[in-house]
Amino acid sequence: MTEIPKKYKHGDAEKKWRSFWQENELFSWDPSKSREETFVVDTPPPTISGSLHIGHVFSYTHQDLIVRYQRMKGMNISYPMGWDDNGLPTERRVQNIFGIRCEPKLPYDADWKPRRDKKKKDGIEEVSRQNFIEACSIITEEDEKVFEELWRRMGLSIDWNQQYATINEISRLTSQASFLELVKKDMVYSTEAPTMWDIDFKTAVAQAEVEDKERPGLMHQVRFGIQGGGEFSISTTRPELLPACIAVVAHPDDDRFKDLFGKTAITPLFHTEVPILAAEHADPEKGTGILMVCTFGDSNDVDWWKKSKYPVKQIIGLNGRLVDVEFGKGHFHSANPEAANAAYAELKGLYAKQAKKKIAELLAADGTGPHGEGSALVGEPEEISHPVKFYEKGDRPLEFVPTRQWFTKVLEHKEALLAQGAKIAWHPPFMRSRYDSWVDGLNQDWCISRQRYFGVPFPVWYAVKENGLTDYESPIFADMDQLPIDPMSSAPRGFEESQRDQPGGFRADPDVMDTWATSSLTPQIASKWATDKERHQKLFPMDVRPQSHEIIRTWAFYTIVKAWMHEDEIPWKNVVISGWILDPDRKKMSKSKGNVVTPEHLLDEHSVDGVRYWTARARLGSDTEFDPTVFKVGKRLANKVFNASRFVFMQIDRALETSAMPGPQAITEQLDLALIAKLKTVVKIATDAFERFDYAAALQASEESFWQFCDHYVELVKARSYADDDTPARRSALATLQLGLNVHLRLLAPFIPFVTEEVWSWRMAGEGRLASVHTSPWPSEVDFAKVEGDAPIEALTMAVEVTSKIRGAKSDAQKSLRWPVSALSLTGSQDAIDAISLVLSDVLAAGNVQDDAFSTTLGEAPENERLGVEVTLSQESNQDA
RNA sequence: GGGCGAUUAGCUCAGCUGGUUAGAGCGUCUCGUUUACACCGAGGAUGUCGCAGGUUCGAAUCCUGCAUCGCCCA
Repeated sequence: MTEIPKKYKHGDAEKKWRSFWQENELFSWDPSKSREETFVVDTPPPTISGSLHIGHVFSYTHQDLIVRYQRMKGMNISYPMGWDDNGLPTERRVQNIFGIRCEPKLPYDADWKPRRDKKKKDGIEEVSRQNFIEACSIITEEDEKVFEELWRRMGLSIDWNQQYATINEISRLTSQASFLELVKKDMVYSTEAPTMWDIDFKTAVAQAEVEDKERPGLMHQVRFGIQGGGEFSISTTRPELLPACIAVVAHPDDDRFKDLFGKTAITPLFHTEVPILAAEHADPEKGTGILMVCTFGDSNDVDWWKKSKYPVKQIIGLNGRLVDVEFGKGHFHSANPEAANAAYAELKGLYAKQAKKKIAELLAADGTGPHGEGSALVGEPEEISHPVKFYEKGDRPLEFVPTRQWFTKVLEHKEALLAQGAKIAWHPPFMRSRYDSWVDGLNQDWCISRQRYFGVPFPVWYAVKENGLTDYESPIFADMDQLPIDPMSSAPRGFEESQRDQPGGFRADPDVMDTWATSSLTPQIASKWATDKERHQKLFPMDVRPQSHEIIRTWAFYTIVKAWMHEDEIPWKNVVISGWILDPDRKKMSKSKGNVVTPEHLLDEHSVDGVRYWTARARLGSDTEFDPTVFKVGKRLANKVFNASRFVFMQIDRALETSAMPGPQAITEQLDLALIAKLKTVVKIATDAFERFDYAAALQASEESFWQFCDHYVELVKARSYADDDTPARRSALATLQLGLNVHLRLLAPFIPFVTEEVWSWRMAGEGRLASVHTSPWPSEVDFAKVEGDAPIEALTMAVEVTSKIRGAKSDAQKSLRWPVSALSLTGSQDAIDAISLVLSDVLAAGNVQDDAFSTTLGEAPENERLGVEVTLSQESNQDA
């Protein structure tokens, strides 16, 4: 028999049980079990960033609480782990760590090795795409280890046999298979269209990655002439796009401009004739109420241009600088090309921001006004604040640039996607409105191609025309059995590598997929949809997707899209949304804000159980303040579990020296039966809460019950359990202590897994499922089935009330709790006196009330109380009787 | 500008399908160590339940408006 230690050392226990769980593979998925017996988690793959913070611990613990409950219920658990190493965050880190940049035109250098010891002065080294990807892989493998270490330390009951990374073979295969299937289903297409473009990362981005940021701006008023005489002033924050102006519009109901509709305006500086038209998007309240349409200043311009048949006049290049154009040629009409080109020469090569300043100067010059009179710029530009679109990871505003991109069709399927969202249970339910409003507000198809390097390539080549140009109308798709494939290094079937980029040959699609195009397939990756249909059937749709609320529009949405497109299914039955951690100023804790707290020292100091306890107190969907005092509370709970268990087992050990351990049938005393009655209600509350994924409510009920068990019940039965004789009263106490502790340990096990496993191992661990508290059955009616008697909870409540009065009297008198009571008088109704009589012997023993010192009186109890209690302490003659 | 959520003791939070004196923990104050626990135990104090209306016999809880904070979307 294990010797029961005197003190709890959380560090030792954590280490011991972590390896016990691992060695015994307690958390492995059993593929032989049916879907009905299985609980499947779509674990969020964290972005591998190399920096851990307490937020990681927070949301991942929430999943683990749910998983541990389900496991105890007897479910076969599929709880895989993925790592999101794909995409820009990794590229950025790799560039910084190794001082390199990807240059796709360079050939692969097999001898190249990344170096960390570079100094700033060494400059940026350009490497081939393949070398760059290898460098990325080095970093992500290191980072995965750091994350895995923390996950294991937290005791997350993940099945470590089921791991994937969003860049590994199964993920690339699944993403490419998904793409090819959706091509077949006519759900994806490629087209050349104005797309939101980040000029620094030089890639297209999707609507979901765009953030509106409030930025200062300048509202310029610019005078336009009207052909045949007259003028008006437009308002614009982007005067640098004047060379790309294709029309002028005002609201159709705006009386100020009704007369102008149908006439032709003339732009200043560039002398271009543009039509004056009515358009709904023109806001009469804004500026002068009339504005120019350019290609492209904002999404209104794009929408308007799409509906019109006007040609594009693109002046912003992929690098964000104004490109070289010539007025008087192509679409760039001008009544005075010479003047127009002279003006444009001042702008060419500048970034938009610089060009804005420059053109304001040009427009301010005398003689630029309509018909050559005055200046075109009216007064000083007005300082305003306005929303500007940014890539979420970008530093400069996005531009709309026409490029060829792959898109997934979502706009035409809004209704179906809303219906899918409605089939999923959202926890908490109000989070569904985030999803609904996102789907409602979609205004672009999902752009899935990125002009980056570290990602999943498109399994596509194009025919090369005889003139050397790419024939985008003739894509060559890979076959399913070739996946995963990199078209940059493999030739399509029927071609030789020598035909690459040759007329009549083929050319690889150089792009990679949006990270989300892969992450949206986490259920399919984990279930091996692409390679193992049988396994997929056993795991899909999944039971639960845990995630946080800011990625409802990305991860949740895209995953729902894919599951619907591929199998007309929901990806999971439940979405469980964790909140955020806030710093003391109630700001979200995030790396970019610089207010993150790293977890390791907190785990050292407060124990894993203490930190897990804190995370478990946060209700689903609500943000939680980072509050170290709560860790202390959790640590205290763990310590209490340790000590209470120690007490119970010591009593039992002593009894076992002389007699056998009494079973639940021995529970006969009224107080004990009342505790069992109470326990039944607690088990029900905790179980119902967990069924709703409300682990916080389950914890609250279990924790409160456990403290009461310790503070009240254990104190009340101490006299009986201390007794040396093997009486029914003692046997009842021991059986109740054993069962009460056992049930509480299991109720608390998901929250504080280490200390509960530690004390479980002393005396309660058994064979099979009982080997670990974490595989033992979740408490239920079954635990109480063999208890034969019955008593009202009230018996316990009243015992506690009277005991409290006695304790209060002693506290008032500044006496110890063992101080003897010479007289105890209870006043109340017959019912109340009958009720307390059932448990009286325990109350008297716990209060150290002397023999014959107790009396009852029929009569009125004080207001709002069941019993009047008068306590007289021994050797205190002046105490009121 | 539209939507969602929050606002309860000094602090962190429960309670919110309306029902007797609004709870817990932390902190604070007063005490208490001979047989689980000083990483302890007992007891006390502390609240116009954001504001204003309304429904009701009765509102922290339901309705309306407002304020403040946060988030999502334009």
